[in-house]
Amino acid sequence: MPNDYRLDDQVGYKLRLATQRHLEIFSRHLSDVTPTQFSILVRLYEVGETSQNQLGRLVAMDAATTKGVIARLLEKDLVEARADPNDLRRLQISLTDAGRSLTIDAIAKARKITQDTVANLTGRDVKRLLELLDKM
Amino acid sequence: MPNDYRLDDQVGYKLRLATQRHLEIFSRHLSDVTPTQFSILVRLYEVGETSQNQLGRLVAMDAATTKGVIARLLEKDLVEARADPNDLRRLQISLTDAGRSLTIDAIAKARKITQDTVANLTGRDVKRLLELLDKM
DNA sequence: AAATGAATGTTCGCATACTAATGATATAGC
DNA sequence: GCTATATCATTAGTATGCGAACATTCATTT
Repeated sequence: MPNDYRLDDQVGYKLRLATQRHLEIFSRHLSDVTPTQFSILVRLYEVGETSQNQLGRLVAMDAATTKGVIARLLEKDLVEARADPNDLRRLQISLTDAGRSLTIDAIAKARKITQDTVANLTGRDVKRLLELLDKM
Repeated sequence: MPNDYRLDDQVGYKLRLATQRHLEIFSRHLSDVTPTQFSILVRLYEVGETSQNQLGRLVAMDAATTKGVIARLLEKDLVEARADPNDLRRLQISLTDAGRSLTIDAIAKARKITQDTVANLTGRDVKRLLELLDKM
C-alpha cells in the first residue's frame, strides 16, 4: 500500500507550484511579453542575429515551439526575419529597434520580478537554490 | 546598459529547465498518464470522491484546466463523474477500479521518477531543495 | 554525378495552463 | 419570499511545449 507517498512532497509537484508562482509575478510586472518570449528576446540581445533553430537551442526550446514564439514576436514587430543567402534553409532572426528598446526595458523589470519571486529567501538561499537546480 | 544580466542565472529560466527535465523523465517512465493527470489521480486516491472544482483546488489547478484534465481521464475510464443530488452545481468525481489500480501502480513508478530526477543530488540536497521551493 | 544522410524549418495533433465571460444553482441577508 | 452574492461548471481565446511527419537544402560519400 503506497500510504507513505505524499504528492505534496514530490519534486515535480513543487516545481510546478514554484513555476506557477513565478509566472503569476512575471505577468503582473511585464504584460507585454511572456517569460518565453522574454528569454528569446534577451538571448537575441546577447548574441545578435541568429537562425531560428539555433536561437531555439540557445534557450532550450523545441523547433516547433520556437517557430510559434517567433511568429508572435514577428507579429508584434519586436523581431524581424530574413532568408540567409548563404544557406537557403536558414531563417535569420534579429531584433528590431522596437524590440531592442523593449528588451532593455524588460530586463530592468525582470530584475524586480526575480526579486519578488525569491522575496521569501535570503541571499544565501537563492544562491543555493540556483546551485541545486543547476546540479539537478 | 544591462550587460550584467544573465538569462542563464535567472530563477525563472532555471525553473523552466528543471521542469523540462522532470517532464522528460516522467514521460519515459510513465507514458499512460501525464504529470498533471497523475497528480489528480493521486489526490483522488488520497481524499476519495470530491467535486471537480474542489479537486482542482487540491492540486492547485485552474477550474478550466481541471475540466480538461478530468475530461481526458474520463475518456480513459480512469475516473467517473456523477451529479451531486445535494448540490446540482457540483460534479462529483471518483476513481474507477481501473483508475485505482493504475494509480497504485503509477505511484510505484513515480518513486523511481523522483529518484531519477534528483539523481545528481545527495539526500541532503533534495531535502534542502524541497525546503527552498516551499519557502519560495 | 548520384546517392545518402544531416540540418532547417513547417505543419499537425495532443496536453497543459491561464484569463475572461457566461449560465445555472445555492445561500445569506433582508 | 426576494434579491444580492457567491460558487460551480463550461466555453472561448491565447500561449507554451513536445512528438511525428514532411519538404527543402546542404554536405558527404561513393
